Amino acid sequence: MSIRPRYKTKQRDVLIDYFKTIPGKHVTAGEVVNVLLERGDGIGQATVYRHLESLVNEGILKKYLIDGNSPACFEYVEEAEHLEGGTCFHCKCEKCGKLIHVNCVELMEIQKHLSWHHGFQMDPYRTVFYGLCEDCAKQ
Amino acid sequence: MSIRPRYKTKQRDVLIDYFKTIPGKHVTAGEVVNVLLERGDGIGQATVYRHLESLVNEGILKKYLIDGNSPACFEYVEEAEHLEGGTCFHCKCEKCGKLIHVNCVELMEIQKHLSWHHGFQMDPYRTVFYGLCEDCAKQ
DNA sequence: CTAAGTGCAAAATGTTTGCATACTT
DNA sequence: AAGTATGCAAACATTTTGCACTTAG
Repeated sequence: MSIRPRYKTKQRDVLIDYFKTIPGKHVTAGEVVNVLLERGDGIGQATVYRHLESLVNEGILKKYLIDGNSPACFEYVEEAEHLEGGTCFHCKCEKCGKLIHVNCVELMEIQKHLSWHHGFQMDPYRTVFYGLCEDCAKQ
Repeated sequence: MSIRPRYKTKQRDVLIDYFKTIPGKHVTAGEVVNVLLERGDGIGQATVYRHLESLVNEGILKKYLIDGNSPACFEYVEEAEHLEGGTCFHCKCEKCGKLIHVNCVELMEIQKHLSWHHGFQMDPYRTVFYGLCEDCAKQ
């Protein structure tokens, strides 16, 4: 499977449906494989990886890198979040996994800045700020 | 080698010296191994990994996690940078994969902003701006 | 019928570990 | 001498790929 899926398959549906049952939660590819296996909807791991990649490209899932040597995490992107499009930025807490949505003009500035001074067209939908949320930073 | 080195060894010096010759540049563990090998200062890869880890813990190197499936990058932290907590941001082109290194005060502002107004402690070493580089954006 | 998707097992990656040997202090 | 560091090779974990087979359109 390349960037976009052309065929609607059972495996793809199972995957998307699974993610919809765990909104706001992020899971690793391996976890997905296992959960589906235990549920009886086993899908080959290659297929899982292939779909995860394209679902991320389609913007249906978000891929997070919690820490260098841990497996990547995937999370369902809800429709509401989807619609906010270019104006909404995301901050992800690396500790508790909380996802903070920031809709803020100041942040739009950096987009302009990157474009103006560095010729870089930043895509706010793909870009996630990683760090620590207020609560976790206190500890 | 655990968190801190106890002995001063040739390998450790070679590593640190190498990083000092490439200020502002970041390299992967594998690249370090190869460069040193070709230079005739070959160091076992296990040793390289062990040192990189402790050098990061000591604050002598910075570790960047550019993206999930790429190797981690390491960069020498210069003394000056050390003091001012200098920061480098990364922009990754989603099309050609180019990684742009941005060291810019303006971008520091968003860090302050996120902290100030949103209570979010952004980690610039893990945050990558995704989008299109100048060349790819033209097309 | 054809292009795309699936799944297995194998390969590729990047990183870590076990252990005998060598080096620092 | 005692405690570390080294380096090789093997182990690991995650992700990707080759390929024959199946399925969707």
